Amino acid sequence: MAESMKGLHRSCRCAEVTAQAVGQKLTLMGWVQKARDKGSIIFVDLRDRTGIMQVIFENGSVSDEDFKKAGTLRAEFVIAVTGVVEKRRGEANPNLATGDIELRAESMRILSEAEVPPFPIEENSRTKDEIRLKYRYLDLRRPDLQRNLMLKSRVMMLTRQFFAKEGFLEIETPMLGKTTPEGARDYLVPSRIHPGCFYGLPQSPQLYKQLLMCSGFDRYIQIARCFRDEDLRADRQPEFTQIDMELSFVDVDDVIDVNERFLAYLFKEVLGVTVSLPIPRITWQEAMDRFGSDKPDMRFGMELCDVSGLVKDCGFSVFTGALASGGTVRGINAKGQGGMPRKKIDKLVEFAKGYGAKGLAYIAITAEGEVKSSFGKFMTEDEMKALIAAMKGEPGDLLLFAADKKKLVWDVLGALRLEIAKDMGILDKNEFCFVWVTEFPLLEWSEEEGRFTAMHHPFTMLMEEDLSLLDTDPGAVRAKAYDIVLNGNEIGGGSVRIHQDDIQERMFKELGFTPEEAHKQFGFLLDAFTYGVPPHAGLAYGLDRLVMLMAGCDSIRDVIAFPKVKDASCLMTEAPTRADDKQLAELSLKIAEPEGAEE
RNA sequence: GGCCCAGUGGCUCAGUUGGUUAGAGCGCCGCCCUGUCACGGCGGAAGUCGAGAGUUCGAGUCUCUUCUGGGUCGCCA
Repeated sequence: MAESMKGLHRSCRCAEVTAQAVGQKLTLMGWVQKARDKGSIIFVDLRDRTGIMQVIFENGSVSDEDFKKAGTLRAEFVIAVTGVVEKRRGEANPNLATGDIELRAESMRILSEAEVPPFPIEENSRTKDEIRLKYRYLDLRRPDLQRNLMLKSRVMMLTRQFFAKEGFLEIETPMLGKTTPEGARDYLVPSRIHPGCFYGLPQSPQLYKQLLMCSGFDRYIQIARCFRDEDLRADRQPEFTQIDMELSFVDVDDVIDVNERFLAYLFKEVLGVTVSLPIPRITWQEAMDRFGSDKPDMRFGMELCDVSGLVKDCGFSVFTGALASGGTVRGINAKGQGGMPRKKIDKLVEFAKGYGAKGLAYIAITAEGEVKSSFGKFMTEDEMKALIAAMKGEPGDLLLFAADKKKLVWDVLGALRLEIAKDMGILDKNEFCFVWVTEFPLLEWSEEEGRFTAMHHPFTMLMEEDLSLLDTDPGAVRAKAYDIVLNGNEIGGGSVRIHQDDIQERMFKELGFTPEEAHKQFGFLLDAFTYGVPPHAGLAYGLDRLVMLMAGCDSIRDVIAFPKVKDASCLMTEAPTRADDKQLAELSLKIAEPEGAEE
């Protein structure tokens, strides 16, 4: 039977009580973590978001009626206890922050009884995600998730604090906006008042924040919710949060400067970790050449090595064939993995094939210096020696080679490098390795669309010195775009924007937009720019991803209170659901049943 | 859309080459216990082996289909 809390006032949270409070009368409220009934003495672990406080019920200090009630307590009951803080008479519990004190109950009310939970409410739960997410409100009671969300809250608070001090204004932008065909798929919201018309939920506040620069707000920040209707991943949810910012009268270095200081501040305040400044910068080209990735994990080496020149005349047709068709041959040296069993190497080959490689060539050097290779018979001994030397191969090393088009070789070896590092267990979550990746290509050739698309977005400024390349070699034009990368994760990215209309026109032309199309889609922005626009640049962090890394989690779901599962549905609310006929009629919508659907 | 992994009492798992009545730990229920805190003791309940079909004398185990969850490629300006 649930009792009222009338007349009671919670004194503080459970683990906020310290030894200083010994002798004080307090009222604590929370959930029963565990009740240990010893017959004439009952110990109850009382839990809230700060932790646990032991409450002791003993004949004499509590009424017979309340003692009897204490005997009925079960896990997750919500209770209020009034009593006196005491030094523990028995052993202290070193596992609890409050382990040397306890609350001697004088009275107790059961505020809410509870069913037995479907899974244990405890740290490091190994319960399947499926069950955890169905009962997310219970999952969120677990200390690790509570810590994650408290950490996220603190990150958001410090972010606002830091940027406010730097002169940024927080300004909200609309959720109901204009749908844009470029980029990710939009979530659409039907308009009731305009039958057949739809709003698009923002993929990011990009255009609005540029308009705010136009309006003179010179430094803007927003902790903004964003939506992308694309497939999910461990670090991708359809609905996520950005720390979004834009600055006027700045160039690349200005954006990088304030953000480096922000990251250093954040990591110091939240984790006590010192980020040494400046954060290293490498160009996109260098990142790809050395790490095969535009978000390199710099916690370890195993860098890519171009051996094209060495093998161009060798007898191994896989290598020479790739080179003949304009490709490249590159390798990585997995130090100390030369003893890897054949089966495991085969798995790596399969792994590489998952990235489109036709195969993977290897040289394994045993600890004794014996060379085993998948292609040894196609090469002379001297050629092998030269190849091993170029790869700095030593006894005990495993050399892996991919031969194909450049992009594919980067992808394969970049992924392989990470996979092997994971397998070797050399990735330390408590090491935080930041790097700026700069000078991204402006354009990317899309096979699917048969045209260039913007790698970042159509408003990204190019590097002035590459302007002339736009006519001769558009793919080689570099952008004033930058990503901030942490331990192999892109945690943020941004660019300097185009503010000159002639360059913007040129850009649209390159992207295959007619002036009419450009105006139809982005007319409001282009118009705005005709009334005096400051040079501006910005950046946006993926807040959830950043917090995930700070919390040491492997999934973004662990830092989002109510996440979606792989197919973008919610196991708890069962969203999305079908709209009823009345709603559809109001919106002038009709559903075309998908093929094979049953009514 | 493709590929990979998992699904066995409430939870986490074991289950051999296809072979009797499917087990364990935790949890749960009842009784006992005045210093427990991974409390302890005694007793007890709890299973459509995700679902469907097939092979077989016989399927948790083999085959196919399907559902659910996870990872990943494509996709994510």
